[in-house]
This record gives sequence, C-alpha cells and structure tokens, in this order.
Amino acid sequence: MPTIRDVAKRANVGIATVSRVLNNSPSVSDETRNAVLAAIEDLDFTPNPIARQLSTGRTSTVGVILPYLTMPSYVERLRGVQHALAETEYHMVLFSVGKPSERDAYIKDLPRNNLVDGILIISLPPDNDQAERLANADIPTVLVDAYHEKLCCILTDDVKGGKMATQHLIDLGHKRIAFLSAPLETPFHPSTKYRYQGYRQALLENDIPFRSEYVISENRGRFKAKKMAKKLLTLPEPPTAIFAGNDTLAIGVIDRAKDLKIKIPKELSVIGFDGIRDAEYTNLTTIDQNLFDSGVEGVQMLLKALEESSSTPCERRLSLDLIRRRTTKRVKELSDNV
Amino acid sequence: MPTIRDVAKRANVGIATVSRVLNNSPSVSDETRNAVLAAIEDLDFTPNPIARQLSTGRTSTVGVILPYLTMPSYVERLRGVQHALAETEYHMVLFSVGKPSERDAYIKDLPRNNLVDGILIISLPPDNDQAERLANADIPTVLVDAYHEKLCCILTDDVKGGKMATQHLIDLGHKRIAFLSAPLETPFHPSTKYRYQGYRQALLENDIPFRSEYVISENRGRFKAKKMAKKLLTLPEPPTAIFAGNDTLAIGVIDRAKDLKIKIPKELSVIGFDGIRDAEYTNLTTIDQNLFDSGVEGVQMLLKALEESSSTPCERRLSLDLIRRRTTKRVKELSDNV
DNA sequence: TACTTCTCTGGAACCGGTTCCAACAAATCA
DNA sequence: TGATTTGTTGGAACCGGTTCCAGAGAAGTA
Repeated sequence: MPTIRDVAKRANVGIATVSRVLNNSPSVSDETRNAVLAAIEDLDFTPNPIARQLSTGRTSTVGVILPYLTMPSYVERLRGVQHALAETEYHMVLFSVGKPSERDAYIKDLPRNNLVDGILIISLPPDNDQAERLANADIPTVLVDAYHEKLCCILTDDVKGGKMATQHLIDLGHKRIAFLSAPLETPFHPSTKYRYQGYRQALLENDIPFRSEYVISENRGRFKAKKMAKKLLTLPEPPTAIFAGNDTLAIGVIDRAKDLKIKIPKELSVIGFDGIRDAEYTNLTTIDQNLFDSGVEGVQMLLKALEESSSTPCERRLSLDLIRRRTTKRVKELSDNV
Repeated sequence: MPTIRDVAKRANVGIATVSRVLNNSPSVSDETRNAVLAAIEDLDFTPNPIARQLSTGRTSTVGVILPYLTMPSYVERLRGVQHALAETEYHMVLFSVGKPSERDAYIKDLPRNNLVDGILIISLPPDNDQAERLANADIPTVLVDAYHEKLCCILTDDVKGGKMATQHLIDLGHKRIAFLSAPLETPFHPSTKYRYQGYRQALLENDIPFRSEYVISENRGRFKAKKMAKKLLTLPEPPTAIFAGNDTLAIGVIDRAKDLKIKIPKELSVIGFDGIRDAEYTNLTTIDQNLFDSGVEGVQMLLKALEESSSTPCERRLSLDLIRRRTTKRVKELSDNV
C-alpha cells in the first residue's frame, strides 16, 4: 500500500504538500496540485483513515447503542438513523444491547475510548450517574426516545400519546375500554408505563371509571397478545374497545378477534401505538410516533453538537399523529345492534 | 487523557513494559506488572484503540454490507450477525445499501481503506469484477445468502426450497398451485427468481401442467400482496393452493383470503418462505431458511478466515426446513366439499 | 572463575497521516 | 533600492500505541 511519502517522492514535493492536496488546502499552486494528483492516480493511493484519525483525533464514526433488534420500532428508528448518516461522512458502529449489563458497559466505555466522535442512544434511558458521565465526556451524546435533563434528547410524549389513543376511543362513544400491553415494568424502556398513564388520565378526565379487569399486561409479542386478548374478550362484560400498548400487540388482538368471529371495527374497536409498517398493511388505527423521523432528528441533533462542540442539554419533541384507519368505529352502531 | 508514557513515568518503567502489561505478555515480572497496573489504576488510563490500530494494522472491526433494512429477513440475518459478533472482540460497522451504486461503492472502497479487518456481505451478490477484487484483497470477505465461486459463501438453496414448498402442496393433493411473488428481476438479490424456478421444476417433475395465469409477480410488500391475491382468487378457476415468494407476502394473501371469506386451510392452502417471526405468530406453513443462523455462520466463517488468514473459497449450505403449521391442508377435503 | 544462557527491561523506530514553523522567492510598498 | 508582505513549500514533530533489538543482571554450566 503506497503512503503519503511515496506520493511525495513521486511528485517531487514534500509530504506536507501532499497532505494539503488531500485536504483541499487553498495554499497550493495549481501546478503542484496537479503533479500531486497525478502521482496519487499513478500509485492508486488511498489515504489511511486510521492514521488520519490518530493525528486529527476525529474518527468520523458515530456509535449507536440500542436494544437488541427485537421490536419493529427499534428497527424503524435505526433505519432513520442510517438514512440520515448515509448523507454524511460518518460511519455507524452498532452496539446492540441484550441485557442491562451490556447497556451499562457500552455507556461506560464508549465515551472514553476514542472510538467514536459521538453517541446516539436509542430507547435506553441512562441513570443519573451515567448521564452525568455522558454529559461531561469529550464527545456529545444524544438520546432518542429517552429523557435525561443533562443530555440532548429526541422525545416522544408517551403519556400524551396514551391519552390521545384513549381519547379517540372515548370520542367514538366507547366507555368499556381495555388496555393491553407488555409488562409495565421492564429493565429497559418505560414507554409502555407512560402510555398506560395516559390511558388512566384520559379515563379520569372523562369520568369513566377505571376497571382493573380491563387491564392486562403480561407478555410481549404478537403470539402472546392473542392469548391476552382472549382473556379480555371472554369476560362477562367484554370491552368494546382495546388500546394495545403497541402495534404488534394490536395486530395480535385483531387476529384473535377474527378467530373469535368478533367483527372489527363493528363489534370491537382496536387502536395501536407506534406507526410501524405492519400497521399500514393491516389497516390499523394507531398513534404514529414518527419512528423513522426520530432517528433522523437524533442524527441531526448529534451532527449539530459535533459541529458546535457545545454540550448544553436540549430537547426536541416529536409530533404524535392519530392515524385513523379501519379498526376503530363509533360505538353507537354497536349499541344499535345489541 | 493519560497516555502510555504517563503510565510508564508514574510506574518508573519503560513504555515497552507498559505495553507488555497491556498485552498480557508473559515476560514481565509480577512486581513490575503490579506497579504498572497500579499506575494504570491511579491515572484511570485507557489505551487508545486508534493508536493500537495504526501500529498493529488490525482494527477489530467487521464491515457488514446489506440492503436497506426493509425486509424482515435482512433484519433477522443482521440479528444473527450481531449475536455472533457480540461474543468476540470485533465491532460491527453497518453499511446499508439503498441503490446499486451504493453497493458498488462500498464493495469497492471497503477492502482498500483499512477501516475493517473483514467484510460480510448479506444478500448482495457481487459481479465478477467485484468478486475478483474481493478475493484478492488483503482482508477476507464472506457472502451470506449470495454465491460467487471465488469467495466464501453461506448459501441457501432457493431452488430446492421452492421445490420443497411446491412439493409439499403437491403431496397434499393440490394440482392448481399458484405462485405469487415480488418482481422476479431485481437490481439486488435473485432469490425470488430461484424460488420460482423450484416451483416450475416441482410442477414439471410431477407432470402438473404450468398455467401462466397462476403466476403473479408484480409488487413487493404485504399491502400489495393483498391486491395480487385478489387477482388469483377471483379467477374463473382459482388455485387451491398458493406458494408465496416470502412470508410477508403469504401473510398478505391470508389477509385477503379472510376478507373474501375464503377459509384457510380448508378452502385454500398457503405456504410462505423464510421463517420470519411473523410466520410463527400467524401460524403460517413455510420453508424455514434459518435466517438467524445464516448470520451466525457467516460470522463464524469470517472469524475463521481472519484467524487463518487463508482465503480459499469455501461454502456452507444452510438447511431448509418445512415447518408445517395451520395454513396448508390436504386438498381431498376441499374436493369433498365441492 | 569464566563463560553461556535466560529473564526481564528500556530506547528507539515505526505505523501513516496532520500541522506548526521556518524558509525562500516573488510581489508590493515606501 | 531596501524593507515588508504574500504565496508556496518542506522538514520535523506529533498523535499513542507496538515491537525490534540491545543490554543488564541473575542463573546455570564447565
């Protein structure tokens, strides 16, 4: 592999001049520049990025820490990150987290080891210690779908979204509204819990009594959602609407309802949360939290921080959109039928 | 940030000795080692990986080139890669490809720029020129779900899989078997075309006449699959079984069949291809091509190549498993009903 | 005792870039 | 004309590790 010195020798110039040409420095005469470019061409020279990284201290790499790619929402956010980074000089190193200890290890090491210029953490809220350390690190960090006052964040208001979903059902006349989700307490992201809080608030504000038998949050995954849905739908007084903690679960609910010959939306309204692609395919009414955009905006915020090398905490709130499709309907017609 | 020289000074040793301690060289006395370790501790020293990379020439990084994460199968393969790499010292840099020009650029640059120690290419077959260059590069390449004689490959026999799927339907007594897929000619991966070839072969071997109206390959995505399925199912003589080019499409077919009140599997058998998670949720009969394992094995093959620094082409064929679930059934019962 | 061998250690060179600084020629100014 | 500025250029130092090689001292051998 030819080096910058080989190029210098061939072009009869100094190594500093070659470096100037490589970095488009204006203070090189056209004549010299052309000679250097010719030498580069002749030798098929490519600068070694590692050497450049060592001497500049910049790696042109962004580290992305995110949960193991089990849920479509993580994938969609990652897609947004990828899309936004593709247009830049930055590379993307993926650190996928399967258990809390891995998360802690990555968050501890990454800011210190000079491997990346900036960090993007997706759906993994750091604790106070970690946030403190990240805020004081030499490189910037942006949280996507997680909040800490000391850091820059791209936020989704899950409480508000939970309220929007529930309110939509209430607006359609529903009073027997169930909430179905994965377990509320998780080692990772608390979004499900917030959505549940939104559900409770909406009920409260509309004077609809809370019924604990209408809340089921046991398992994750579409397969398990079907089991949970059966419990709800075979209650003596089943709900007329179900708010599922995410789209995947909502699709499971719909599957089960079809199996039980319950017509959607005529006999049961179902609303999801996230806005994943499957929701579109299945015509699911949902709260779209603009997952892809969250990745894009996370990158943009990080790039800005890299440019300014400022590290004041900042936050950006993503919009939440109610997407009405074909799984929710006015309850009036249901009453008519009964 | 403290450097190795700071540590050396503090421990009253030479820098070479500190380096030896960092690399667990046996030729350091316990006394000296402890002194160095104490100094490292005192100064909170972390070795700079970039500097190490420059002097050793190794980056401890694997580059993964794969199509934009649109299809669940890519994600599942990536998950396998991630899983296998997590247990090693290697990091993973992601190069996601949206259009052919990006693929070509990555394949051209990555082997030359010293950024990664090895390359994993997923579902993107290189042309002869590219393969030649990859084979002659200083770093090893492994293809996952793609073949070239000059390179190491993890292979899935799509033709065989297509045959297996079709044969399964034939074994169940079906004769009116349709094939529904995304377009057969794509700028990227030809797997769909191979599956189609398997379909044709199975028909031929079983003396079942090919009917062109039973082949539809227009669009990709579950949503579009529903439209294509309608065309098939409203034919004057509709098929009794549909082999869908992948699981996502198969799920679309099932959706549409439900809409049309066609009972599955009683009135229509549906088989998919891939073995994605959604197939399990929806109880879809499918050809499981062990996507996750393909990623794991790709990494293992690459690690082996990195260790041996040999570059003889090699190949490993992944098994294909027919997973019988609830969307295929003997056609006899159908005939009984008619 | 003298010599070889072995264990442990440190200095210097090296990886391949960037950049500070000094130098020189040509151009500008007084 | 001499002094100063401007435009280019090259050498050397630097980034922070690894590693070759030489050397000191201890241990082993004749």
